[in-house]
Amino acid sequence: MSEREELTKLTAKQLELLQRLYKMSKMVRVYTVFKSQDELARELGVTRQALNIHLRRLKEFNLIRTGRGFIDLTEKALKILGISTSIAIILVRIKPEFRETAYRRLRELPVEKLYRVTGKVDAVMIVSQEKLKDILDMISKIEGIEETITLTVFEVLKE
Amino acid sequence: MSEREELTKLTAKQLELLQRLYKMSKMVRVYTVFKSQDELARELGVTRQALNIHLRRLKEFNLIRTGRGFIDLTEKALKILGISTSIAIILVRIKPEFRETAYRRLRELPVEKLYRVTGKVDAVMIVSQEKLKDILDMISKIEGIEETITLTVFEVLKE
DNA sequence: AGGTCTTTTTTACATTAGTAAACGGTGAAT
DNA sequence: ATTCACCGTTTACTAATGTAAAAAAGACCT
Repeated sequence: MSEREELTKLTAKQLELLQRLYKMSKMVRVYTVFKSQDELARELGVTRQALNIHLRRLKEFNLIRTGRGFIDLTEKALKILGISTSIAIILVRIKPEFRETAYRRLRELPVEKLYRVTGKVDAVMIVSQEKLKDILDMISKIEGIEETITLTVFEVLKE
Repeated sequence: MSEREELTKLTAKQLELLQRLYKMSKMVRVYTVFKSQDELARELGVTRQALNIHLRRLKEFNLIRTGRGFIDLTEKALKILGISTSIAIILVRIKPEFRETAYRRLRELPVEKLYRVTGKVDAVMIVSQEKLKDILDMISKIEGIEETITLTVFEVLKE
């Protein structure tokens, strides 16, 4: 269903509520597991209560949030786990006649984000540093790529 | 409490669980309201049940997720609300002798993200297009800025 | 061996959220 | 004026999650 169609299925009241919720909200990036505690406990071979005790501890430290049917890991949890999210930025210039196909191929690469931009380059990619080499290799095989400029992030000053 | 200290308060089992959760997780960006349905309903002057009916509709369309004590708006909700998250990317070159102070000043600007990078430029900023003009004005007043290159995102191919 | 910590189970109950049905009010459209 | 969609209430129940306490087992340290 398209977003337009969905819009018509929502009443004014519901849209208003959504608006209102948005205004009091705060942006958060989380890592979600779509499982109920019950499911997860069975999977781990323990009782729900035993699992809940551990989840409570994790929650006390703001490492997770629990919902009905899902569990969220916070960014803080990733830090604790030592999961580096170090990234690199690749600027790409593409020959005009190859743009369409090139964008399509770029899109298939394992990148975090891909933007089509106007300015001195045609595309900006945000990739994880572990995948940088592979991605550059793959880009080089795409027809119509004129130039790539890699910027390696070595400090995140604000996020 | 520092992250180090917290680590020591978690047992091996708990860290292992966190690891495991991470492995089955999926990254999601949400906009969270830290209120229980009960609270929210009272605030809106309706019963919890009436509110819940609306939330159910919103949930059916994947516009929100509900937890115990919080409600998340999904990215899709923002689209429905027509909240543009259109962004621009600013590449900045800085004279070596001014780097320290320039980074500090850049950091104070209302940007989404700010990266210190190695390569042809020294910093990359992700800003919302509405603030672009203001931010460029402010950057121009910072001492030691050699050049700024603005890339305007006009299509998000992957996010 | 004794002590301590961690984890688990079981039993039992509390709290928050989800659902259902019956019923009434309101405003817009036909 | 009637119909209809929408919104709300009340009552009542179910489901998922949160909490507590007692008891037992294993790991580890001294």
